[in-house]
Amino acid sequence: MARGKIQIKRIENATNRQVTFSKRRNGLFKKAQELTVLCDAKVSIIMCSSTGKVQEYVSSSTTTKQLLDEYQRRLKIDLWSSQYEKMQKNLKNLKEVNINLKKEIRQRLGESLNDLSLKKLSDLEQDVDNCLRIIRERKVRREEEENRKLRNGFIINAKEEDQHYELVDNEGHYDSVIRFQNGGPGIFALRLQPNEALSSQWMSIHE
Amino acid sequence: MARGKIQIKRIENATNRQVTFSKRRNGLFKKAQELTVLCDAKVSIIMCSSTGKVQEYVSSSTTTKQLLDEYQRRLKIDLWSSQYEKMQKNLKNLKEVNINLKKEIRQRLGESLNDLSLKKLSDLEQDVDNCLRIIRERKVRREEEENRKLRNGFIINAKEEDQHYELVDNEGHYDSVIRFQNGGPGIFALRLQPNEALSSQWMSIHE
DNA sequence: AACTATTTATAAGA
DNA sequence: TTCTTATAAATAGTT
Repeated sequence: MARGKIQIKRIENATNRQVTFSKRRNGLFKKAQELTVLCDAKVSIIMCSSTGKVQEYVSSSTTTKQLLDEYQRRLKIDLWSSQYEKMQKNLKNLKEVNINLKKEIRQRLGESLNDLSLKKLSDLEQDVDNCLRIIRERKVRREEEENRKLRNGFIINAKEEDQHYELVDNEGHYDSVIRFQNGGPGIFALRLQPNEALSSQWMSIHE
Repeated sequence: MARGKIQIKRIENATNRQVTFSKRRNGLFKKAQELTVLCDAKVSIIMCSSTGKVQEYVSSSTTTKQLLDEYQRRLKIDLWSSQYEKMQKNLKNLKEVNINLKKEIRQRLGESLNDLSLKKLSDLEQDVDNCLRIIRERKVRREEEENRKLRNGFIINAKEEDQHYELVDNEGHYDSVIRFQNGGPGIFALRLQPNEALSSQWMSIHE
């Protein structure tokens, strides 16, 4: 526009391009500001330069978020519905996992046994019997330890004594019970096909 | 400007304001387009006029949504988090409940017993012992029933036989184990303080 | 919507 | 980056 007309096409020289970007960005923002004041309008400009930097302008009477909200409301569109749907799926998944976990617990408590076949009931009995033995062994071992310590005159906080305190080793991922979702009570899923985390726990008990 | 300089302040005459808006909006979009091409940039302009109309420009190489996504990614902000905060809280809650349910199951399986005190270990033993007895009784009863039916020459589908088939009576609400969240292994929460749903299940077993 | 006098934006150079 | 300045482009007021 000055000192010679230019073609509107990509400026190949990177330095020139950067300089022109800087100048024209300022020009654009100034025009936006004038439009805002003169015409009582609300304007949001967001730009990413080829170098990846982000710049924005927004009329002082509003915020980018407010204006984008209004934009979506007026056009009756929802730019973020896909993200929302992903979250909802996740939520639904977790709820299902939750239901199945509760069901498993109830069955282990001796409740909700009506919809188990005789075979499954029998398996459950054996499994719980096994667990009882493991817990009993562990209790006996713990009692022996406690007695030994008392004899030795030591009193040690039970928590400090045990280096395995961190037992929750994942952040709530539900892979370990994902197989529940394919139906069926699936009572022994955790036991019969322990995942890595569980099997390492399991091994440590029998070491 | 031309034919006289103007002050940058709101144009009071509505017609003039509308005309100026129209002209300058075109000018702004043209400038944005030139910037896009000359500097290989991506630009999004969204504006609401005082009359409530929405207008937008976006560089042809992208879409408004794409550019807004990039904008948020680069600035590490999330303009819509407040909308989704409730969902995210819900999600976080469910994950916690999930972790606690899994923990309870593991302990009932005889795993992750290290952070239980001797007292709790002892309680767990008794509880599982109880459950085992309940399950065993139920199994025996079921076996007797099956035998009786066989003697009577009936073969009845186990599922049709039982009207209590619907055992999952809530949609994954987590009230029933909410007490886990106040810390502690809380192993016997479901047993010692059964909620309405659970206690009705419980009663039906002893009826 | 078209015109045009003038202001404003800016390309190239320093 | 900033300043300078010749020139292109935008546009205010008019028709």
